[in-house]
Amino acid sequence: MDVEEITQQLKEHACRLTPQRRMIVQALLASSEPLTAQQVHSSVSRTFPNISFDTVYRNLGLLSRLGIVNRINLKVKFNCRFELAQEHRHHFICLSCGSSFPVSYCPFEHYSSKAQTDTGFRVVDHAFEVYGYCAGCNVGNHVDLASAVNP
Amino acid sequence: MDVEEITQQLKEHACRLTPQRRMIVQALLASSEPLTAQQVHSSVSRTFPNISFDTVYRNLGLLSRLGIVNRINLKVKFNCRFELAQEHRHHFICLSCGSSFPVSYCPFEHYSSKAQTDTGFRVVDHAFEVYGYCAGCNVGNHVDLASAVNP
DNA sequence: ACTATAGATAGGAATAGTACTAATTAGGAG
DNA sequence: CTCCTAATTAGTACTATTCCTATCTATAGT
Repeated sequence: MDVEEITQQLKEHACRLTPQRRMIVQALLASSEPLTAQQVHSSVSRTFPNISFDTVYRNLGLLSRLGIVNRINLKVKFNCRFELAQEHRHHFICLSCGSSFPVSYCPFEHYSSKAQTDTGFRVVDHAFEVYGYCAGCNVGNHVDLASAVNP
Repeated sequence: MDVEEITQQLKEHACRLTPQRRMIVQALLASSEPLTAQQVHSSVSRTFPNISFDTVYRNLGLLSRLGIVNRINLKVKFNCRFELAQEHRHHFICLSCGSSFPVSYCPFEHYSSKAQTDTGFRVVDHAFEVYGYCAGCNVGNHVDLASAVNP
């Protein structure tokens, strides 16, 4: 997946190719980890000092709707993260440190599409995430659900 | 599921039973639909005019961590909704009108737990949601992904 | 190239959600 | 029943996200 491929997808949906948009995509491409909207903004700001948060949010939303980026870390408000949807996959998210790891399993493949059509729904997307504590945060931490911080 | 059952669960986790908490639970019990945090707040406000948003959010978060309520409509920031977790289930969410319908399928049952233990993760929760357009919103609406409003 | 225009942007304002702290209170011990 | 203590709350301050609008610009059609 490179910038040209993505711009092509944008064109197919009659979306314009603006320099800001290109930079947002490049910021995601350059990072090996999923980024928050804030991180994307600060990265793009180096090239476009005047870019607004709104532009970043709007475009991440657009790219997400087009399936070009995945929005992950759903249960935790704020700090949800975006990554390029290189291949379709879901994530494990650590409730303690917030890091995410890809999960090689998609429930949708196993989910019979019959039930959907019966009810007249037109399905366009789905989300699957696993929450817990990663190996690093797990050791010796007896986490009390009632007093956990964020989610 | 009634109030007593829920208060029992709270006690088991060494959480106090405050009148505010009880009202938040009752607001969810009284509604046949999932509610937003704002809706819960305005409902509880009738009894406790001075209750703060913080109290509502904090308690919905607590109840959610304890598994007493489900937080749904994850992909849309703001306006995520809460409902009592009467039985474990996931939802279909209409991207147009925002209404939600239970889905009688849980990917977790089918998801081999082997992969998790191998990597040292301790899994405590998961999320699965299906997005699309319901029968009512679907008819005659050729929805353009690029210009969709919210998600 | 030139122009018209649908779509995109910047900037500020509004709103939803979160964090902090002093004061209050539930629930247990005496 | 009264006191004690730690959990919980109200109120306020703050942050992240979205909305609004005048202005600008990337593209398509001449």
